[in-house]
Amino acid sequence: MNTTPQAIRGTQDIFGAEAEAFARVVQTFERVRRLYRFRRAEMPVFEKTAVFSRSLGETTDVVSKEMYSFDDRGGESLTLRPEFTAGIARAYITNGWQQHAPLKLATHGPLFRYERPQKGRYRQFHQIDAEVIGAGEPAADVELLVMADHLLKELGIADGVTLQLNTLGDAASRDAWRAALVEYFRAHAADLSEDSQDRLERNPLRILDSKDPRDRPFADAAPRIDDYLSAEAQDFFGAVTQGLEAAAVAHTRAPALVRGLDYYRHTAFEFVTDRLGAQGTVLGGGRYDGLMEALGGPATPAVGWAAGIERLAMLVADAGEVAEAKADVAIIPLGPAADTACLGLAATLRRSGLAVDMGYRGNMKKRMSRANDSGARFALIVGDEELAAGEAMVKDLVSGEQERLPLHAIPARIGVR
RNA sequence: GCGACUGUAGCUCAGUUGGUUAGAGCGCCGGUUUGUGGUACCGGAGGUCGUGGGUUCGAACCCCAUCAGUCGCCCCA
Repeated sequence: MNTTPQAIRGTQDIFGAEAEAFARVVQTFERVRRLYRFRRAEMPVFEKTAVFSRSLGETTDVVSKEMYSFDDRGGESLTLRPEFTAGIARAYITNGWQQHAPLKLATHGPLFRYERPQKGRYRQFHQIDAEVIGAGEPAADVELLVMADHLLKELGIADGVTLQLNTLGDAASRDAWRAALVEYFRAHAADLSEDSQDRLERNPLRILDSKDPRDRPFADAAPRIDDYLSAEAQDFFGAVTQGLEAAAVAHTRAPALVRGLDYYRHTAFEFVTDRLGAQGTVLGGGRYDGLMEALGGPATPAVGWAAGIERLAMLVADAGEVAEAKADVAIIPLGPAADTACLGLAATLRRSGLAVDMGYRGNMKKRMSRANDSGARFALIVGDEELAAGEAMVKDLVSGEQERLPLHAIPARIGVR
């Protein structure tokens, strides 16, 4: 009869080395984002449901089934943000950020989706996110892609990750291609999987990345976007790939890489790893020139990407154990007088930049053992004798050697500059 | 929403065809060492076997339900 409430399904408690890997991802993102001069933004974690339902188009069961929505006390429907982009777009419009365009923004934090959890996929999860708003130039796409590539390399997880790149063309190209796909798949509908027959009506582009072996031959032989690209769309995509080559960012063409929503245009991309099972996408994004209008704002071109921190952290941890930092020094006071005096010693050493462990309780044996576990190179033992002499016993925990030193001589001994 | 697999100590797991006091390793606590860790040896605490029901003389083990986890499908903004 355990009465402790359980954690919500799909949420997680992160601690220790895992939390360090998580923090490493965020810190690295913050560092890299500054190199590319992306400005920091913070948005609320919940919005009126319309912010997301309008941006997602009401169509799919994404809106109906996969958002965390609830009514507040005034009866208004609110939703925990399932993505960053819609909230950023809302903020851009309602705060008049047009004046900053083109605006390069970066953010990170928790997101919520009402989904069945599986590997690297949670109901509360966390993403890093970068967007360029108000820029229709391919240079914006290139800058984002180069930054993403840079980030993965800085994290040390670029091995086994490939950048899959595609274009969806402009609105006219996209519509023509879509019509050709529907016509093609309709002709083979009888041979497609049940899921894909269903997709034919709801979301035909998705047949292209179906996992069902019955669909693969038809998906692989389906009409390619390339045959429907306008000259402008071709030029745009050409500028993106040339930019990537100039920046030495490797990429492969992925003609089946699509986005379901209509406001996506031109560039679509995913960085995919072969190490996370079915959830191989590690960072994904694209250009969404039609989104602002869907939210009732002025036509505003934009492009961005997001990446799951948990997935990146898993790869970071696998790549090379992000250990918790060791202490530099462990202080071991013996006796009430030393307890107090050592609080001062610890403060002094910490203010000089050393990581200091000092336990709250325990006999000497226990404290020595803790000192050892802390990874500290030195233990400072201060008993009544040392205290009276204004000294401490400095023990090197690696060699086992120890010597008594005046307190003022200790920083120099243990490597403080 | 669907499917498969899995729930035994803080952690990783064992537990023989259902049989009486449920085990190991690691960790934790204590001792050998009343001011000296990391090694070694000795000892100890810790589990209503996820939960509820059923079958049985008897259930960790078999059956049903339920909850949770893992992986996958659908979906993927």
